[in-house]
Amino acid sequence: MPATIKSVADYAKVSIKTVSRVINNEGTVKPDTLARVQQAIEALDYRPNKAARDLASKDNSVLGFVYDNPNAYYVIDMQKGILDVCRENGFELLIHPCDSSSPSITEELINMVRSARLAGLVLSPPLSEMPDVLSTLDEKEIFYVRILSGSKVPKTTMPCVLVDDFKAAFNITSHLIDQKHQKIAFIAGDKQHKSTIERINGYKASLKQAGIPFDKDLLIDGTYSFETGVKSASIIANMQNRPSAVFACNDEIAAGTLFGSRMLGLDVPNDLAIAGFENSPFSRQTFPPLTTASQPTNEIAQRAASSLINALMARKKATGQDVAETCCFVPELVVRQSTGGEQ
Amino acid sequence: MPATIKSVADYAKVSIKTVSRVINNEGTVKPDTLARVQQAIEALDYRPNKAARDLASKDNSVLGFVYDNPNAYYVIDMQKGILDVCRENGFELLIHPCDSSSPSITEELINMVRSARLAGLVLSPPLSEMPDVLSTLDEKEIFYVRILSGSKVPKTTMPCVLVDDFKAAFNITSHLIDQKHQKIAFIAGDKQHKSTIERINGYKASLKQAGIPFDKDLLIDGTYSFETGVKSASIIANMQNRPSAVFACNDEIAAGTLFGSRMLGLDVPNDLAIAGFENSPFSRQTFPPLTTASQPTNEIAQRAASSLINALMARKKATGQDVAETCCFVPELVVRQSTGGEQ
DNA sequence: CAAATGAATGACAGCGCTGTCATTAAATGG
DNA sequence: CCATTTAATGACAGCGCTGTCATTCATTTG
Repeated sequence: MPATIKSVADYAKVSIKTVSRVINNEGTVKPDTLARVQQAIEALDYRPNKAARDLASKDNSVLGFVYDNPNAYYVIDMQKGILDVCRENGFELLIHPCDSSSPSITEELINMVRSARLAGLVLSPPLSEMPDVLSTLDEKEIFYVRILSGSKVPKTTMPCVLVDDFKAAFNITSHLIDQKHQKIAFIAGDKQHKSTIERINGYKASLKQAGIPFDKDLLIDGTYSFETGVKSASIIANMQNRPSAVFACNDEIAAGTLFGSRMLGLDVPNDLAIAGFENSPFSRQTFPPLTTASQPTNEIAQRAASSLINALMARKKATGQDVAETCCFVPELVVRQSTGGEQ
Repeated sequence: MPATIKSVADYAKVSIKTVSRVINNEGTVKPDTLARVQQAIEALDYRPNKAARDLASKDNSVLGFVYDNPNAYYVIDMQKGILDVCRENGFELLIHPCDSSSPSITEELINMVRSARLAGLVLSPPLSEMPDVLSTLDEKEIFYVRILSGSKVPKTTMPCVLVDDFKAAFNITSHLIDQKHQKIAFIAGDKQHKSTIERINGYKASLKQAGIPFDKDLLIDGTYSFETGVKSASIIANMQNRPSAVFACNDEIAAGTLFGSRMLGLDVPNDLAIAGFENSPFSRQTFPPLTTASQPTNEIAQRAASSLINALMARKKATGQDVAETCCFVPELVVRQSTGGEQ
């Protein structure tokens, strides 16, 4: 039978309230009492009962991580980052994979928050970019942090972590232009991801800066999938006056493009240079390895989780002040052989 | 303020105990009372407070999923499978990535179980194969289910889910032999994974059946990594009397071998046939796609979780009977072009 | 038709903690 | 040195449920 606060109190010859003060770091405990209690805790191997705590304090310290992303690496990294921050702060994490295209997704989230009495949600794209979801959460006064694509702070009371896909895409495109490419195709991912739009815009901006007119025939629609890459490769191969480079919206697509190019007998990077995005582990392992942009997923996740926890704390202290922290990460260019770099 | 059991009881004009009976499906409630209570629950949008429940019933329905695996796809699939079963049964899941080589891993697990008051653990390899960990858990009477490599039920009171790597490796090797390969190298993964040993044994058994003597020079040591594959490719390329096929212990290694072969100008499958294991998503996306063995990770996870929950239930009912369920999955051969199949 | 049986429901304590407020001990001031 | 403030501690209710046991009501039976 595990030790309870009462057994610790008896052992240390203090009241249970004092033990409670110690485990909650309330400060107002004399040093020697503190020491006695701590020793009792040690001796009895006492751990506070979370259920009892949550019940009494009425605030459940559990966060929810909601995702709808086929990229396992991304999810795992994300999860790990959030988890680390949660552990540090005595929070637990509930994982919730879901389908963002489901019509009842909002209801599903509300339901989850209520049922598990979550303190807050960590939302990753595309959920973090769905106005309906967000407004409902706001309405129900549910705390959340958003991880999303963008560079300037959206008007919101909730914290968010931005990833500047625009700038990173700009840099990748510029890299391609530096390599003397003039005709550069772009393969887009799902349009409901804001990252897709941002990346397209970064691509366009870079072309513009270099004085290369944007050619809409070089912009190929698709989804964030290997198959999109394979198909796009043959579209590109069949273009009269073929582009010499292609910027794929993510590594998955880029890998597909690479695969497709191989099938069609194109040499990468000589016949076609290929760049991806995301720096997935396999981007180093394709042949040739992919040029890409690297985002510190783990760090992003940590920032998101700690911003959320800060917001939660602030609310509790009723400081009233607006504490919607925001920060921005810019994915970094990683040059590899698929664009002729790092030979 | 969310509805409580009391408000539901008042609304339905019954005692809180009756509401409790309804939400716990205790059965002994008259149909019309039942209907009234259910309607009250509906009307008030009532959800039982988990903290209060756990506190009162003294059994926390939270499982822990412990893993130490670099394969993100595997982990995500696993997690999803376990999660689904947890949800169905009103359990929650705590995710715990860890480092199985840490000397304090056992302590870490015990600590986690105690702190979060977990009902049980789902252990994946290599933790599920570490005698020290298991015996300590047994000693502390902690419930767990193991997912591990093997074909026959180990002597244990806890349920387990077996994956027959031996047979699958046997089949892959036999496939290679069917393709007229006589000299087949094997690239091993980490030896502390039982799967490595099982796969080696399957490979040997198949050779033996075909009357091909085992040549220890063809067995290359390594880890479950892309780099091992790359290195092994050059070892193989430099062998006098080079093998015509290689069986890599998993897809990651196989992908590395493929990459390495490319670098060395070897044509796959003509100069060297390559087979992997695990059917990772990228195994379909290499060029050429990899022959491999596919295990239903999601299903394995579901079985594991439900076996654990069954064991937990059985204990609760104090049926005393031994309910250590066990089942076995055999990964299925998937033939692709890296071994000249499915041209 | 009264007594006995069983099904349905309720009263109430208590799970292990936290919050509120009361009490005591120590520190400060006139 | 006593009154007053401040710091440290404790007593106790109550969070929302479940478990135990008592009670009520509808049946069945001799």
